[in-house]
Amino acid sequence: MDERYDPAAVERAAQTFWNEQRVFEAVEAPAGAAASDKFYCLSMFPYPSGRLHMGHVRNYTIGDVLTRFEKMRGRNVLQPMGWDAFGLPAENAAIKNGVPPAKWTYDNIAYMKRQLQALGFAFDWRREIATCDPAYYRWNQWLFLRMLEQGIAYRKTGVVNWDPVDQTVLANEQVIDGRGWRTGALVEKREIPMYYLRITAYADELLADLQQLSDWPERVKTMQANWIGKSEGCEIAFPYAPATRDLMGADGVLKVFTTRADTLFGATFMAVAAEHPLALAAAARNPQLQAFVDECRRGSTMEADVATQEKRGMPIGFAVLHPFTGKPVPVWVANYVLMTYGEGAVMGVPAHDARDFEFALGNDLPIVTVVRSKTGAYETVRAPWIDAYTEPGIAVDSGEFSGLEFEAAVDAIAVALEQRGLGRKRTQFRLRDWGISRQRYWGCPIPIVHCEACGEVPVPDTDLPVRLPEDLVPDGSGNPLNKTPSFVQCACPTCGKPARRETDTMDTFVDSSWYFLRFACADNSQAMVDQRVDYWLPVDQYIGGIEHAILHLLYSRFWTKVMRDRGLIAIDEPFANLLTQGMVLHHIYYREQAPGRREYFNPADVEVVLGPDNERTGAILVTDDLPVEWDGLGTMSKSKNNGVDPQVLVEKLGADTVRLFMMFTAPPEQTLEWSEEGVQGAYRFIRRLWKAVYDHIQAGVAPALEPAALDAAQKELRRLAHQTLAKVTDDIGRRRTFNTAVAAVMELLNAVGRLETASAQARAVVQEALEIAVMCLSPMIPHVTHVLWRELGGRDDLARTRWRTADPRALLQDTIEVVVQVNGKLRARISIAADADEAAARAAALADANVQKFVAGKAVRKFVYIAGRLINVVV
RNA sequence: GCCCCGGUGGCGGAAUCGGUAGACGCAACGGACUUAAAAUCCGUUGUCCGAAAGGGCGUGCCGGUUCGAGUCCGGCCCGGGGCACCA
Repeated sequence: MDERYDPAAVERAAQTFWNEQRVFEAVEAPAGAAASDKFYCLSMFPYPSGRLHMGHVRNYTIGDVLTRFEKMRGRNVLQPMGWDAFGLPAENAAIKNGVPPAKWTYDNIAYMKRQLQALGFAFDWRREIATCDPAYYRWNQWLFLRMLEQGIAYRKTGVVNWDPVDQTVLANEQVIDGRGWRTGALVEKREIPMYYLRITAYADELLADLQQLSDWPERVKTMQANWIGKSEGCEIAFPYAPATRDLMGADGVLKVFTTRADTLFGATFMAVAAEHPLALAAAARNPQLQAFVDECRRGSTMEADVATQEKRGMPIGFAVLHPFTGKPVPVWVANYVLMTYGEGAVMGVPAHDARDFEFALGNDLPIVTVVRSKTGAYETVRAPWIDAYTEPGIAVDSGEFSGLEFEAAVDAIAVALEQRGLGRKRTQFRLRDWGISRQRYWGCPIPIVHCEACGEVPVPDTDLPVRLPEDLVPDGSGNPLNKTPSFVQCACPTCGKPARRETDTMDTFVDSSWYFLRFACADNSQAMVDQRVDYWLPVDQYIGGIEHAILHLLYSRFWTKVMRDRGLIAIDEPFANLLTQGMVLHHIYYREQAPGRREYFNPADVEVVLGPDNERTGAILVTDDLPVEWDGLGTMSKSKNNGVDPQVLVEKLGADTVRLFMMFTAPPEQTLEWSEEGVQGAYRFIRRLWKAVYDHIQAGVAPALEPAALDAAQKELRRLAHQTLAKVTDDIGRRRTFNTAVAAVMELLNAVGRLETASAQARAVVQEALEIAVMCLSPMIPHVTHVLWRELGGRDDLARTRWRTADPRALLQDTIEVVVQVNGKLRARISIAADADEAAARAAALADANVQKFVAGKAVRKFVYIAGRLINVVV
């Protein structure tokens, strides 16, 4: 064994061994094997952006630790990897460099695959998939056509951002302050036909089944539930005043949805969205209103923008009638009403809704209180109007409904409305159908042909896949597919006449909504899925960023249920257990080069200046010794120049060091702050581990351990070793707190270093402790432990060695330390027999001199004894 | 705006079911080794009083429950994330 730890040599040796021995190739268990014996561990697959970033490394290290751990615990493990390969960045790169997105993407995949392999992740690479591969996306198309047949997929118009200069549709991210990112032109809204998936048909089940997901983080389930946004409420119809009958739609009413029907008598205005048919009809007769409506429609449709902008509106010039009082209620167009929720119209009850309140104040609309709190504060909402009273309470000034409490009031009003044919109870979801059409080139083609005679015609299954040409180079103006006759021109599958192929592609969320199924059967060219999916699914552990907590996970759950309902798969939910890992942050440093123009410096080139109390007081750039500004911590990004390249670190210090740092520095769900010193610390620890094993084996083979022959110190180390094994097993297997697992092994190694090793039995205890330390660390730092295990005399390779369990006899203690409090304050630590009863513990506690100091002369009022831990004497 | 999460030494974090606050690591300081530096090893390190023994204070702020609160409850303050065409 070499005295020096050489990460490059160690990692080469370990990786070569795993590859040659095909250690991590997953094979379905023979029929009859217990389903619980399989462990499908999946990390969210990366977008092939060019190079791995630290967020990837963290994600895949977590998955790898669990994969290796569960394999050692005897489970049949599958950990696959693939590429979420369609998307906008490839088109942006093409615009910039003139390289076809396909070439850029495949080059990136090749490079990033080498990076993943250098990190030693236990992937079964035979199952690798890329979503831009026709062998993959043909099944997107195939299932889309099935959904179309079933009515789950349908076509309707939707609103997109339109750049009038580039004549192209923009993603939200390409719209900066209302202008196109490349042209700077004011972005317009356009309505175009698009395909939607009816996820709302599954809203109830998607909500209800969250309860099945007992191993998902509560906050993710809460976010999903809020996203689905089930509201029990009422639909209320306000009839038009007779004079305005010609303006409105056929049903002669303005419909709203509200969860607060009990406040109906407080409605002092109606507010409709700018896109509402009524607004459009009124605007057509009123140029001023038209201007306002146009302005609203130009604005952002992002909910965050709508909700924070100043609430503005304009009366459309007429009123509707209150369903009970018959009084006219003026109708306004308001910029805070979303056309995409409910009816696109609300009744404005300023006294009891915060948004309506703000709007009424700004537009001098009356405020009428119709709910008082149960505790009687009727004055809560009275001039001079401080705030809306939005809590449920008791109805007042509400005609026959006065005096009813919230629920009773809503029920009674709903009944009365229904009798008049002006409303009913209804459930409303916030969830909207999923628009999947993208006016982009680098995505999965939507398999539709447009024929002048036959209309929209699905591409027959026998013509799938509709292949995306891979040699086009987008130039930023429009979708290049539109300019590619060989793609667009085709024959109508129904009548055979010349027709036009659909050039929209699918949202990349479609690609990622079922890839986890395909890993089970990636080689099947005949079907989307097969029976191997039934063996491996559901995913036992899914790991990914919290940023996917809503959309990706919800779409995947929806897609799974659609496939289940077609009988393609048997599961209800795709991911049994979910771990959402935190982001990787690093310091941001900059200098203001000109007003508003910052130059960012990489933290590697910055030195922190410390004050007298070791606190940071500033930072200087090492190249010129001049100060730079600190802008806090942020996610690693090119724009802030605060990234750390995993590749450079792996080459310098090895994959194990990077992995260990990530696992040790923070628990997986929290954000992780990058620290160069922390990385050095991880490297130092691995070297200490190496040295400890080296020193131990230099002294020759240790004799067999004889537990009965150990002295107190040896017994104590042995106890610590087994306690550490138990803790690490629990920390990785149940708690997923890898940081505390590593800390425990560090403590064990510190204790090994302190043991006097002259005697044979001491060496036997150290041998066992080192074996346990190496085993416990192996999921985190698999390369160096692979080599050290061999050096310690391990016969099998460590990755396929069975995880040990702690010996209960080694954990036994003769005496234990108990802390003694007096009135809740710590006063002493006493050592008592492990099996001492309360009387003995009490006697020992009161005998302590320091305890006596605080107890003497006072009566003991209460004596609390928590066996084995703590005594509290209350005087 | 709405929803979600977080706040503990100089720093990252630990304290798992209400029971020893600060494990482990980093940084800093002192020492050993060295011609020197690096590396390594040993020691100190929440804060205040004290020579020490020991004691006071201390987990964002205010209040509550409890023998006992970082942990539970109520009310605030501050920071971060998501909000439907980035993935």
